[in-house]
Amino acid sequence: MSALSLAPRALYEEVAELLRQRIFARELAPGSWIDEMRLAEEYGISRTPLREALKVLATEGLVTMKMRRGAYVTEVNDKDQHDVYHLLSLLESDAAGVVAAQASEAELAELERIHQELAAAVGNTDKFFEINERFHMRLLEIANNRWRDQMVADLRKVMKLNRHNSLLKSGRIEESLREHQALLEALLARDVSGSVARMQAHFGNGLEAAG
Amino acid sequence: MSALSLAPRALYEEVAELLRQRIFARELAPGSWIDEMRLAEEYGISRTPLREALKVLATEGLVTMKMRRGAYVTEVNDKDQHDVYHLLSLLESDAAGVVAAQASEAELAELERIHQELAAAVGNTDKFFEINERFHMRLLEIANNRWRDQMVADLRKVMKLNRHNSLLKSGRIEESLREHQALLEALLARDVSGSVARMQAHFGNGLEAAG
DNA sequence: ATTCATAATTATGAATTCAAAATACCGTTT
DNA sequence: AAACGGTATTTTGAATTCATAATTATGAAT
Repeated sequence: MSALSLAPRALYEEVAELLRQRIFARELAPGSWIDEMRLAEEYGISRTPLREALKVLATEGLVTMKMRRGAYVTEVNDKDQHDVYHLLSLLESDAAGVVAAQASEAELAELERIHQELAAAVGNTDKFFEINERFHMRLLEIANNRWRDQMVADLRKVMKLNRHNSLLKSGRIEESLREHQALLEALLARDVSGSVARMQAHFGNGLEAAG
Repeated sequence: MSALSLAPRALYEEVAELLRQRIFARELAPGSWIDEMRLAEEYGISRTPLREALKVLATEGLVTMKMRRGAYVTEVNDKDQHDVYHLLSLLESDAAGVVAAQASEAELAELERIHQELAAAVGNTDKFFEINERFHMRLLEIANNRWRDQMVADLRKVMKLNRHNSLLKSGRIEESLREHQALLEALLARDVSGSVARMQAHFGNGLEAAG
């Protein structure tokens, strides 16, 4: 059964996604040169869509183009890591405030349901991570600002460049759940500044754990 | 005297910049289709670098790629305008907080100098706009987070898509100067939350004026 | 006249080709 | 052996070519 897609993405987008994955997997190491010919041959495509994909990744910040010497995987140092994390915290905590102020009751109930799933997954690290991701994504969707969504998506990609990334360190599962619990309570109470503060705290703790 | 550049940008970057200008000038109207062949011929280049430029603009949000039907200038509606403005306010006010907390005395003095230039330019609208831009840019630089700089740059580009854009409405010159004055005072006093609040107020007033 | 089917045209997406810059290689000289 | 110069190779950047999807034009049938 072939996985034929109803809305096939453009080839350069497909390639960009494949490259992202290889970059995150460190198969393409930070700072290393990206061999266009080799990759094009490997994927069985020409250099044209590959180069288009590289330019997209460069705009996202994952790749750095050097004039007349090709593409290199962006190196993310500790300061970059910190800076990106700071921005994620800023954007997501703002989103939390918006949700507290503007979400419908149904939307808040949905977040509550996801949170309950999260609580039930404390034993299963992978599942916890996945549901945690879903909670954050859904919250952003509800905050309903496609420009912020795009920025957060890009920043999260950059976060993944770092080995010690993890927006959510293992060993912090229980602590993280408590933070989520506090956030959810603030959201349900429509407490805007409280929601912002709780999300900030959630991120702040994660940063400490990462540092 | 020819303007030969020491570090010539890649052709696709040059083209991207030309296209941005034409988009902002509404010579390429929102929602309109971008004719690759026509533009390539006009610029005297092939479609290859032009298409690379379009993909960069698409990643920035200025252009929307439709599968198998080419590139269209992104339409920015009132909600988009509002959302983008909200994010600019968030990011720049955060930057103001960082500057208040971490800037060197020399850097604050530099901002004060730019502010004095601004005050001296109240009569000259164009100059006022230009110096205002420089103040905001320099503040961001001092806040020293290249990822935020990139995001603000991209958002400002999107703002320019809107006819009623203007991060700074004319007729608000004096008011704007007073807001800057208050911001500068907070910065010099190393008042972090005050600086954030003043920058937010500055943006908030601008948004009202734009609405 | 309108609708439908089909042919011609046009535009996109991708491969290929080509020119020039950067790099690697190699032999010579000191 | 190290440094230099010059040639060959590799690789990038960009133009060109090609295949196919989408659009438009054309014409037949109702």
